[in-house]
Amino acid sequence: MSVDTQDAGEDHLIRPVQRPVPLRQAVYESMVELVVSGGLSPGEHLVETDLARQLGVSRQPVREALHRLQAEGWVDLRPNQGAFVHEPTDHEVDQLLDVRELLEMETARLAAKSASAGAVARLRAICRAGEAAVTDGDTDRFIAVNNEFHAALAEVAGNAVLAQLGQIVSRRVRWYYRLVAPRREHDSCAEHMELIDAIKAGDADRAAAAARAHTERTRTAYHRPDGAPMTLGRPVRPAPA
Amino acid sequence: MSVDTQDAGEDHLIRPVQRPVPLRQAVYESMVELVVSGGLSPGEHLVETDLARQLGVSRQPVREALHRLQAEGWVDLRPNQGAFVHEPTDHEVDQLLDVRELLEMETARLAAKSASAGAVARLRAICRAGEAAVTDGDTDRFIAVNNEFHAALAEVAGNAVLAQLGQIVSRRVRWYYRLVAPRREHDSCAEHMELIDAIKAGDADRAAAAARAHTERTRTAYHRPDGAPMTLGRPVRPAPA
DNA sequence: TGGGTGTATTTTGGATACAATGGACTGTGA
DNA sequence: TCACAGTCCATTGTATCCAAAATACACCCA
Repeated sequence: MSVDTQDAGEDHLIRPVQRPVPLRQAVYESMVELVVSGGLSPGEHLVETDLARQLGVSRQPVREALHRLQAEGWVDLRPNQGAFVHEPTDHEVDQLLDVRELLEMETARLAAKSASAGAVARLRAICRAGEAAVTDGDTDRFIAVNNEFHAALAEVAGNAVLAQLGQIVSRRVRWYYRLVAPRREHDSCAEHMELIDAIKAGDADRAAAAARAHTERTRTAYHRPDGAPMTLGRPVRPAPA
Repeated sequence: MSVDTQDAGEDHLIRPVQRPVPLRQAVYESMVELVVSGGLSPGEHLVETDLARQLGVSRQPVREALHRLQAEGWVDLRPNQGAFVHEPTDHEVDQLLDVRELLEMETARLAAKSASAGAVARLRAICRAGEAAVTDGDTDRFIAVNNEFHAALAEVAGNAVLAQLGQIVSRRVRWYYRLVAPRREHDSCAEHMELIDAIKAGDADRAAAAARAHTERTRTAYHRPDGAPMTLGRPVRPAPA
């Protein structure tokens, strides 16, 4: 690892030394992974010392990762009590879905206005990879590919701010959704294909409608037939430790 | 400058808070204040040690505050180089304005659908306070009231997620705007009043249009008459330290 | 003179140490 | 049995310490 520090002038022949990623970055990513994959339950108390030991690092990078997780809504930090995995309420999930709908409709519109043939092909390839993951029953892989799809879509849309907000919101939606709702990976892929078609046609309104339909079906799947939301069982009150 | 969390009797730049608040919170707030008020210039290197000394705390809370500032787009953290005040590009500001427009139109729509007479009165009172601040030429106070107005509006709209995203985006827009654009506080107040009228009438579309007009006029003010954006003088390349 | 090199200084990244807070527990008294 | 007080302990908040990385700069040699 301790590579030459002096002759960094020629970076053409030598593989560019991959910059050592700060520990907090690695910790952040593995913790998001943990939360999203269900390795941590809502309300769970995240003890810095334990996390540090499990990850083999000191408390410092763990704390910094926790702060970032809070900024993105994954955990709640209570003063002098530490971090708790965020407990979503049905009300909040509804709000998140509303915002996701707003952001994804706009993303779809922008993408439809500017997508090149190459971009459409790339989206389609990712979507197919998602279908393959569904066929294999590989949920984790599906989720990864799904994230990739939305990232690619955001890139096509060309608004980095929109992309960043969309990613944060969408990942949270998918997390909650995964906690309570029935699987609908297959439908999801079909809906994505519909969206791609609209983008290929350059039809912004149709693309937006497809994005809206996608979110609306998610919302429907999330609610019980009688209209009541499938609940995580938690009212709005603050949770006990 | 020194940061007090509760009752240190020195001269305060930030107002003392009642509950024991973690130092990083106080540090975070005073640093946002610093950036927004123009006390720190884009591209400026924020040396943790210096900040810690200036604020009268150790490096630890400073570092944690910096991470939060990064999450909200105020600073950029480069590995092994530390924090730099974010340098907005014209392109980025345009994207931010697009997103702000999207979020505020939706906020306005929701507010129009659900606003009570009391809420309208409250909004109007805040707006009048803003006009008073303009009359007094008190820009800082105007900014504070403006933030208050948008917070109240978001509360009326009733979507906390939308409110949070909107606040982050809007504050950054206002910061950039303040860096380069001519003052238009007075127009801003008039536009807010227009929005309030639409909300009072319960007319969602008209409210959304008012919100859009508000953002569009901001964008216009931000661009030079010949159509070119007023630039901060920085192209898109990464800035030198 | 100029390009490259070695060294010193600055600054960050991470680890450890210490202080302070809050919850849990236990024991006592009615 | 229950309420309450006092104590203890787990855990967080803050400070300090050390090592690695980056920059700055003087130096050397062609």
